Amino acid sequence: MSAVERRGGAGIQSAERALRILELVGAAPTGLTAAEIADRLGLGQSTTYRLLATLQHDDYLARQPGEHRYILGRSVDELGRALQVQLVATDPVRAVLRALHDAVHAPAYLTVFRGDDIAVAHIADSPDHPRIGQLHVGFAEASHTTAFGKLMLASRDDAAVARFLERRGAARLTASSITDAATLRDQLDEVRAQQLAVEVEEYLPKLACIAAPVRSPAGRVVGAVSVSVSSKDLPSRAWELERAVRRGAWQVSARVAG
Amino acid sequence: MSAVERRGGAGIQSAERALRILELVGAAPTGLTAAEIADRLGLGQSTTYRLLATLQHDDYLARQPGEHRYILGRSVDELGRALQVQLVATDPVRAVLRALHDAVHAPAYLTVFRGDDIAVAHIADSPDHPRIGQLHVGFAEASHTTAFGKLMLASRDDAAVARFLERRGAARLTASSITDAATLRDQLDEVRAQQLAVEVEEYLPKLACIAAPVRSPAGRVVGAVSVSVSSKDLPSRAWELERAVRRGAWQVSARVAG
DNA sequence: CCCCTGCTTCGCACTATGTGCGAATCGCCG
DNA sequence: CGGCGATTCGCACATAGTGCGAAGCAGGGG
Repeated sequence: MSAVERRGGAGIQSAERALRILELVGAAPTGLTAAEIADRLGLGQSTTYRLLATLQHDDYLARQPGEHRYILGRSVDELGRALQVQLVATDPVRAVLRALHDAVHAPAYLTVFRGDDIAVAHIADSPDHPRIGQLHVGFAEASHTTAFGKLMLASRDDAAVARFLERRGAARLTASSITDAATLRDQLDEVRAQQLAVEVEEYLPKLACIAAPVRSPAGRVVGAVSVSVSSKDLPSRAWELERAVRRGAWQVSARVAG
Repeated sequence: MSAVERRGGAGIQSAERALRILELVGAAPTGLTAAEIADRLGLGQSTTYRLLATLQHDDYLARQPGEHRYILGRSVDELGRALQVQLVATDPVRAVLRALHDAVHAPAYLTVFRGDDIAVAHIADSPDHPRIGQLHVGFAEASHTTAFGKLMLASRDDAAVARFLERRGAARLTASSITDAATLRDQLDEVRAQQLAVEVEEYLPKLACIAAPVRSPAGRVVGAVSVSVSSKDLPSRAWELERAVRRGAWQVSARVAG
């Protein structure tokens, strides 16, 4: 087909082009015209229109009547909904998080491990006890500086952790962040022993976080339930928070399907 | 490639296969293995693995370390997020809906017109004033029996409305549902004149709904703000509700970008 | 009323791209 | 060490995908 190498291209090209179209259209708040898409992707019009027809046929794209621009369609919404289910963000689970929040008066988080990423599946907070910084529902960088991140790493063996660090590095976010591989390894051992991860001012100043593992029926660690508090409150509340988080994680585990 | 015709196939097949894989994986709460996918799609392994590699490369699919099953990846979430933006479901807009709900003590809805579909972009309700039936955020069938549906139809010309009815029909949902094309046309004229749509027990028994149009800066009607109340309350509150809904729609319009 | 300008579809010729099949590897478990 | 699933590789074929150019449409000014 075309001449020279395209960047990034690994695999089926027409599939990749289709995906790129979706991303492009999604990135434009009001959608794009066929010409704009063809232009930005460097495709001929024939090709572009055929691709667009396919995406439209399956409702991944739609267009307002009369308008000449393509916008994301309902299938995108359906996929997103399916993702929510895979993230275990069901109503009963949300209820557990809410109860946890109400019990400890601190924001509560449900995170799910996904490959090398961490997905924040749900947050129960309130105006009085706002969530951590800019953390929001969606995918987040997995990090060794968060309690749930440690839990995720602890669910793997040392070799896998080493590979992970090689890929992602061990960034220093605060003065307390752990950047030494050996220190981290020791901590992960402790996490495995306690089945609990704690983080104190390693991710954001003045903040601490406690996380307990969520397990699938098969016993696999698939995510974490956690709460964050001001680090100065941690010493006096550690015992209470640990109990609450452990219970929350247990309750969520009981409500997880596969 | 393969032999006989496949159902539905209109357009680029590898793109369609990629999309079908995403749907398949999304439909399985705990993901699928490569073999299962190949099997259900009737594809050879070579092809399947190549397709999977592509989807994984672009983060539409991911897999747990060690696991042999594919799950939806972060790109799916990103697309869904992009859709939210296109649906105008931004924080300032949500705030308007919340204020509207608090003012009238009734559930408030923001709907966005998308092709022939209606997307429920946001709902502001409360335990005291629950939302309409099973209506939830996401795409919904456009219907001439809802206030926002009438608004959507009213934003088109008679020919387009006729075409729509031909495609979707005019189903009777309650005793009051309008099923006669001529009657509907007259009502839509009235909607255009008043820039307001009302529905009384046409969608669900005992429920009434009032909707006002949201306009893009260009003046195009792109959606609706609406509230629903018990139909027995409508007569006494009509004036108040109309004012509140009109104001809400105006405020949302002012916060819409393109 | 008709031309002009963008959007969209069509037809065609070419071959790169996607494909199936089978075999080779890999990785894990017993 | 043997066996079994998962995954990759190699190869030959032709289909599916592509670009280009031209033909339809639709709409908006003049």
